[in-house]
Amino acid sequence: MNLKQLSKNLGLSQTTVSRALNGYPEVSEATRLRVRQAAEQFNYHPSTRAKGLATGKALAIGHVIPISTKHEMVNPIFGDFIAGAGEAYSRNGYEMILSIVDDASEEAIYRGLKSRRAVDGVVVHGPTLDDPRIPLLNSIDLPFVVHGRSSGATSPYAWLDVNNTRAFHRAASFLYDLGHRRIALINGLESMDFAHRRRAGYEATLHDNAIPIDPALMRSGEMTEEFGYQSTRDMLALKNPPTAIMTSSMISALGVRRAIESLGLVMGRDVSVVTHDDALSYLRNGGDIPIYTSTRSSVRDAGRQLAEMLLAEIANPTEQPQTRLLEAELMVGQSTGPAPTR
Amino acid sequence: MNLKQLSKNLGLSQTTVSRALNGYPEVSEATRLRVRQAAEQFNYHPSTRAKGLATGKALAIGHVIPISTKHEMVNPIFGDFIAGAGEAYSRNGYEMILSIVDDASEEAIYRGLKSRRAVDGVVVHGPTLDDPRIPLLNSIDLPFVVHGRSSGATSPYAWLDVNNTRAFHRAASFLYDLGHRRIALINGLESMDFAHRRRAGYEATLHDNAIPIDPALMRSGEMTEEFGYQSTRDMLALKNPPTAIMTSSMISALGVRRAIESLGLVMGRDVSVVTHDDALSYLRNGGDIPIYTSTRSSVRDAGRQLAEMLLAEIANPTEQPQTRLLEAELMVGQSTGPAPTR
DNA sequence: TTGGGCATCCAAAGCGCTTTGAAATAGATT
DNA sequence: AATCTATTTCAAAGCGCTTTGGATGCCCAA
Repeated sequence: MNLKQLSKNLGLSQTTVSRALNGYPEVSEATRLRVRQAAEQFNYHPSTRAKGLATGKALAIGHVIPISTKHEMVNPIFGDFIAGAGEAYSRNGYEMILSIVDDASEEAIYRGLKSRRAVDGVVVHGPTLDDPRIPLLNSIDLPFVVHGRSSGATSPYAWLDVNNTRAFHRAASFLYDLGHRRIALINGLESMDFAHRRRAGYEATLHDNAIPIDPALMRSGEMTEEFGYQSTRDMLALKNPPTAIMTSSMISALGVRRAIESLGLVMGRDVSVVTHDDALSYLRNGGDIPIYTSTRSSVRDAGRQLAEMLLAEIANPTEQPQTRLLEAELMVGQSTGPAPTR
Repeated sequence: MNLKQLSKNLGLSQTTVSRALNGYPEVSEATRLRVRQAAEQFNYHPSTRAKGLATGKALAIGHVIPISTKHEMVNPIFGDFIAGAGEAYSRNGYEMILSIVDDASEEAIYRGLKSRRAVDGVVVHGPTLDDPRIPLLNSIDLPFVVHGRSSGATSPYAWLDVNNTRAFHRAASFLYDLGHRRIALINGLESMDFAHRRRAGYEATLHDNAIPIDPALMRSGEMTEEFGYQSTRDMLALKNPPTAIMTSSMISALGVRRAIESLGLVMGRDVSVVTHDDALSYLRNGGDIPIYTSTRSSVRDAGRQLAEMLLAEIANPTEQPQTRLLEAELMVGQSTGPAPTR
């Protein structure tokens, strides 16, 4: 069923039917109702493609997911983020189109999306410290919002981020207040902006309290379970081991706990652990008292909010790029306790 | 830059330019080259929308991800599957469009995709035992391939699945051969077809060896870390505890190990564990000797293959729906050993 | 009766592409 | 030189929608 058929069926012109359906005022309420009902009855939906051609809008948002040719890693938070964003899109009649692409061809993809007029805007995932996508997107004039920030950016851009620095500052201070002086950090890849900011927060606490920074207590890598495990084993084997460990992801926190327990130690008593928790649906840190003490911020909710920012930007382009900083909660769980005295 | 401008620029008609770009034979190689170069130079890409309108193809595949309103769970394998499929799409000039949708409105989404002509086909994720989407898609005549199977389906349909029954049969037999007689199963939700098949494989082994089925050793639920942990704690507390545990996901296997170690036991010595491993990129079960003994099948590879099946089906619709059964490897790791004698 | 003002509705152009049916050109055959 | 056959190119229609710029009635004031 297409417009022509529908309007023939109703004995109206395509113009009138189109207007009736799209809520234009030049149509009497009676006909509008009649048209609506017929559309319903015949299950008529305008072709997105044709509509897009006629209006010049794509009614779609692009998500370009870089998969490094080096590490081949699909970000585990990606599913939840997408779920949040997807909700916002469907509520607004937008579609989400996804490109999985190795970082070599990433620029080509963005240019392609733009020149094929496939999307009205894109969201930028996993920004690095000095992300080339930001100047690129600005230069090709494709609306975008960054999930995270890029410290090296020289021009303004729209972003939504968690206050990673503050979160890790608070978490480290919390550990300090519990008496911990040897606090380790198991962080994400240092090329990622969020990892950089988290480290800054962590170091700020050390600095506040005149604790020297010990490189032996800092690791950075892809946040797998194994990485958490190995790093923890290594550090607990030091002559002067940490009494507390901060980690950037629930997944590596699982490895941290495993390492602790594998040494016959108890998490929360012998070694305290604080993790960042993206509130992933398949990694609930739940219970009445959460297992892990964590800096928590729902990545799903971030997806939802970011999508709405982007849609708003597209609906009425502003000169001023919007930004939004979310605060993470510090949730106290069972994985932290006073520093053991020895 | 659009076709009209490009062809004016070249002093050719739109017809010729279009044909040159799309590889039709009615164009001399000389002009084709000239056109190609100009297109390159001006970074010309045909508008997907316009092309779709003209050809009647959408050049897009839909993935509809159901999020149960009840459990709100984003499948952790989803990211990797999508990554595999995405590769196949971009290689073939297709786009992937993603809809996250609660199960109530799922039917409406499929009908919408069809009537808006937004996609040329869809992939069905997470089929249940008797999945209503299969008859629905058949009836609205939207090409699809199912990732998994639906035992209750009455008409043929295209699918790609791992041989879950065989995999779990083999894994259980492997444990049996090691002397295990009390083998537990921590499975996914029983409404999921794959869980059903895995149980069938597990039960077949018990049956082969005249071991009675003990409901106390079988759990089913959403495969979180916590679920693996709790189930294991519970079962190891039985008067007659299992000596081996099979589980349906790496994530719950992490919980299983944690439970084992929390009791001061050693995985692979006191309790053997076999897990199904989807080879998720952020949950590497790696090393020279993998940590977990597992039935392994890359879900990413499955995505790639399934996408290719669907594209082939769309390119030349066959009367006979294609099906593909992948065998899982049984990888022996450190988590299994002979049953302890006591 | 005339004409102005509203409320409705419509024909046709246009969005950027593909594809049909035909024309122009060049080379081969008689 | 005339005819025929490939080869190469083109004009125009059509895909399904929106939107511009009228038309058509109808009612009321003059």
